[in-house]
Amino acid sequence: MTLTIYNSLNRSKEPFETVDPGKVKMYVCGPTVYDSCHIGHARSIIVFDVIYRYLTFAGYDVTYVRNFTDIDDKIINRANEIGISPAALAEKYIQEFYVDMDALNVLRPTSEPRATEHIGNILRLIEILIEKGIAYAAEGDVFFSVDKFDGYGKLSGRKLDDMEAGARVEIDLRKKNPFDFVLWKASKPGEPEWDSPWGKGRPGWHIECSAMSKDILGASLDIHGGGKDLIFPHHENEIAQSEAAFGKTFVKYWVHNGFVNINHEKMSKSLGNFLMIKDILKVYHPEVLRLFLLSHHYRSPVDFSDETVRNVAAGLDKIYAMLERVEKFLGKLPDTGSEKYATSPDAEKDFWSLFTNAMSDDFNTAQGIGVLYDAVRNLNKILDSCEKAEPEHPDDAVNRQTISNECLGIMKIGNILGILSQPPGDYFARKKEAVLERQSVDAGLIEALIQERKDARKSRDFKKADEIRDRLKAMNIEIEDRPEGTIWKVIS
RNA sequence: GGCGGCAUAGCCAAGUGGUAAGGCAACGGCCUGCAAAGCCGCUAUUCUCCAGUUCAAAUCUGGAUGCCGCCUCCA
Repeated sequence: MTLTIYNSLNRSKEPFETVDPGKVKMYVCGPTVYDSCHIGHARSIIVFDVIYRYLTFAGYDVTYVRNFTDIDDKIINRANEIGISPAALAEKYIQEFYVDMDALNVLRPTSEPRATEHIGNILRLIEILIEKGIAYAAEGDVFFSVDKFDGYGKLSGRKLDDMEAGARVEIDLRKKNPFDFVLWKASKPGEPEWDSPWGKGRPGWHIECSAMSKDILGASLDIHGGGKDLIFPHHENEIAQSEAAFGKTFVKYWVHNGFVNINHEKMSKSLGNFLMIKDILKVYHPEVLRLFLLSHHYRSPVDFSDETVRNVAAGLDKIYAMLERVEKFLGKLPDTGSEKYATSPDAEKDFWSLFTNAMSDDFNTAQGIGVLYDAVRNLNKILDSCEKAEPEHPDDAVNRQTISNECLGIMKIGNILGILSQPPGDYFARKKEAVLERQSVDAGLIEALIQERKDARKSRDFKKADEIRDRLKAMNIEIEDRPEGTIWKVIS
């Protein structure tokens, strides 16, 4: 199984070969912690969470670093507005970040460095650049001289000459080239500051990633990821800093995820349509959000709308309903930790390997989810035929083995995607609770109505029974008459 | 102005040279007192349009139209 990855640097899919065999060094740009995380953050983090899970599954020893930018203009401004220290503001949003991530079933990276913990490394890196004549100090600021780095623009496809025409930012006369960017910023009174050879100040935005990745992973990384918008200037500048300083290829594979739009509009402050993760999770199960985001290729834009997400919720219900069915049939679900999946002799029906094929092609989760639904349908079919058979059916043991194995494959797919992580009973219970609360419906009343309908059915008063069913339906409650009794579900 | 992306059924979406995955919705069937759930079948002779390359194109090339992103903080 050869893994290919789309590399933004060369704009093509390439076979994945690590710098050190068997080891993956992966760095992903994390959030600037000045506000709550929105769905755009969720996409980036979930995409790379799945890449991390998949690479680990594929047998790589993955070191995954995701940083926090905890010092920056936006943090300082916001802290001043609320009247707390920038450090306290950053800490508050880091804690909130963890609440969101845990809810979304996002694995913790190997390392989560913060810019303020690496000031020493940042200063050393700037000094190297100054010694090499690539950076220069001016009135307490330090700038990177883009003319001194030949490869400037290779990631974003920009040429310095072409960009001059479009320059409309006020030109800083201290810069040798208008595109020179700041490595170190002199502090204004009252701002957080650290001592440096150029006076008190703080790091520029781009330098932290170069310094921290070098410190934790070394000068050359296998994968560097982030949102598409970071390509220019952030990642372009990281390349310039790291390669100019250390003289080695900084990153082998650049991976960038696409944006999330809301009802066909870009999220923006002027439209006021930022969707925060915590608000979405009030309405949708976290795995619905994961499944929704992963149903689209990670490089394509996705459009978040209630209609689309509700469709995904229906799909997740379907998968959990199947798990519940298996649980009932076997008495318990297979254990992905201890039980081993057996490859199917029929390659067309070996859903697990079809899934890994899709994932090996540039992490095509959308195609992989298609395989997942195929597998669910296939297993439901097997269950249909087994449930019809007599309990003493001679093939029973074989059937149980088949069902268990097929289910195991589905659950393994769930593990990679970070879904199907809870017992189906809990999933449906949680869903009921959320809907009942939102609609202020009482579970006791529902049970009473179902009992009443049961009595009516017993006396073959179907008219009354149907009336009760309609009444429940009006309450967004749907019932299913199963062989073992009537159960009810909420319609979301 | 510079750079880049996208256009596939009612909706969402995969598919980068070999004859259109999957989901939601709709419809028909099995099942059911009737439903629901599940399964089966059906739903794009065709992939925005035009021209070209090829035995073969949704996939490659050129052009047109439409939509979007980055170039300024942004996932």
